[in-house]
Amino acid sequence: MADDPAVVRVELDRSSPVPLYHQLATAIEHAIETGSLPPGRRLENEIALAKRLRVSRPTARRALQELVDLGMLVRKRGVGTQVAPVRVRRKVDLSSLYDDLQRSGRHPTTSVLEYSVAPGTAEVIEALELPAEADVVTIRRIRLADGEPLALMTNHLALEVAPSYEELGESGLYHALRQRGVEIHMAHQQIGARIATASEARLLEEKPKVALLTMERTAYDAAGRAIEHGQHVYLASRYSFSTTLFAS
Amino acid sequence: MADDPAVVRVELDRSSPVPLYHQLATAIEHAIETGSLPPGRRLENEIALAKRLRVSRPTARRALQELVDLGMLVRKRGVGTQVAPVRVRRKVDLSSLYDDLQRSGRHPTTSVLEYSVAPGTAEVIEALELPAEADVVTIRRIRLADGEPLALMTNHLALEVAPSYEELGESGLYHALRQRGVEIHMAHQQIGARIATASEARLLEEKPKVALLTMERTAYDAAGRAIEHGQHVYLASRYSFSTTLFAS
DNA sequence: CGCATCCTTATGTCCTAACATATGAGCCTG
DNA sequence: CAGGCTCATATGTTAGGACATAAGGATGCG
Repeated sequence: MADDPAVVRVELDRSSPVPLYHQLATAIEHAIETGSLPPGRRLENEIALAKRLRVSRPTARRALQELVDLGMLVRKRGVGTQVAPVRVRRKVDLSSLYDDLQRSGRHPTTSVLEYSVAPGTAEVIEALELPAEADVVTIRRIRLADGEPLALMTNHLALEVAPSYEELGESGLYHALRQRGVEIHMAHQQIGARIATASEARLLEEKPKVALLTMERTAYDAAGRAIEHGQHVYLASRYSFSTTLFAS
Repeated sequence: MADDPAVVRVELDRSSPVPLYHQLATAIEHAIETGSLPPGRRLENEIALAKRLRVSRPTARRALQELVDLGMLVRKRGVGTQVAPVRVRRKVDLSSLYDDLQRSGRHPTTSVLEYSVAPGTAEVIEALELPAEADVVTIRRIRLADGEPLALMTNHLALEVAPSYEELGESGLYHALRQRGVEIHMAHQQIGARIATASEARLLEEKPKVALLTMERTAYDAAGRAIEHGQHVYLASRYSFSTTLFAS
C-alpha cells in the first residue's frame, strides 16, 4: 500500500547532552530534507513512534511539535501526521544583505563613504536608548553587487559596541559585530519607498528620481539592548525584499 | 522587597473548551499588556504557579512556554521567569491591510473596480498551482483610509474558493475567505518599489510618477494549497511595511 | 580578605497514565 | 442504495512524579 506510514530510521544517543526530543526532531528533519520523506508522506503515529524508539509519548510529541513549528510537518487530529508540502520550511531569519547577495550567487563589495564619531541626533539617541548628547558612531557605506551600485547604507551604533574602521572590512557590519562578540537577536524594520535625491542618484550611478526602496532598522541583542540603528536605501530596479509570513 | 515574585490573578474556567494552558497564557499576556506586569518583573516560579492555580506543572509550563515563544517572557534556568524588555512581543502575523488600518485607528473602505472570471495568465496559473487554462477569478479593488486612496489591489483566486462579489463586501478579502471556511496559514511575499503609471496615479488621485510600494503575495492554507495570489501597489507617502525579524 | 566550594533555587528533561475529541471509514438501517 | 450512525484511530489535553543541571548566593578556608 502506498499509504503505509513511513518509518524513520533513528539512532538516539541517551548519553548525549542534547535532549532526546531534539535528536529525534533533527533526525526527522534530515529525513525530510534528503527527500527520504517526500511531501505528503504519512508518518507513523506518535504512539507507535514512541514505542518503537522506547521514548515516552510526550518526548515523541515534542519532537513532532518542533517540526510543526518549523512548518515541516502538518498534523490533523484523528488523521495523522504528514510531511508538509514543499514551500519554505525555515523560519524567516534575520539575514544581512551581504549574506543574502552571496547566497544568491552575486558578488557583493562594500566601500565606506564615511566613518565619524559625533553626538547623536535625537532620533538616533532614542532608537539606541542612549543618554542625551551621547556620542554615536555613524557609518555610511555603498554596497555593490557584481560591481554595480545597489544600496546606500547608513548605520549608527553606540561607541562601546561599534567596530573600528579597520574591523569593518569587507564582509558587512553584522559580521564585524559578531567578531566582537555582539550577537544580533531581533530587529524591527520598516520598509517604504521614495524617489531618489540628486546626490543619492549620483552615488548610485542612476538617473535622477529613480524609485528607491527604503529600510529603517533597529537591531537588538538577546538581552534586549538596542545595538544598531540604520537607514538604508536600495535601488528598486535591482533589489526587493522577500519574506514569509505565518498566521498566528 | 522590590523583587518579590509577581502573583498574577487568574480565573480558569475548567468547563470551557479552550485549554487551560491557553487560558493561563492569555491571562498573563493580558497582565503584561495592561502594564500590571512591567518589563523585568519576576514571576513566581512555575511550581508555585501550578500549585496556586491547582493545575499540573506541565500545564503551567506550557502556558509560560507559549509566552516565551511570543517573546513576552524570558526564562533562565536557576534564576526564574521575567517579563521581557519592552519591544515587540507579537509574532509577525499575517495581517490583512484592512485589519492593520483598523487597528491603527484609521477608517478603511474598499470599492471593487473589477470582478471577472477568465482563464488565468501563466504567472497566476503557476502561482496557484492550477492546471493550464483553468478559470481564475480576478478581483481589482481600491482601498481608502479615512476617505483617501491608499492602495490598488489585484487578487487572483481559483473558482472553488473565491468569494462571490456579494460576499466580498466591505471588510476585506481574508475576512470573506474565513467566512467560507478557508483559513490562510502562510504567505510568501515580495516587496519592491517603482514609479506609478499614469492610470495608477489617476486612480490614486496623485500626481504622475509618485513612488509606489509594490507587494506580490501568494497565500497558502494549512494543508499547503495555494489559495490566493495578489499584486498590490501602495502609495509610499501614506504607507510602509513594518516587520520584526528574529535571528535563527 | 579573596577565592574556591557547597547548597539552594528554578527551570530543563523525561516518564507513566488517563480521558477528551475530531475525523473518516464502514456498517447498518430505512 | 442513500443517508445516518457507530466505532476505530490518532492527536489534543491534563495530571503527577522523578531526576538533571545551570545560576547565583552563602559559606568556610587559606
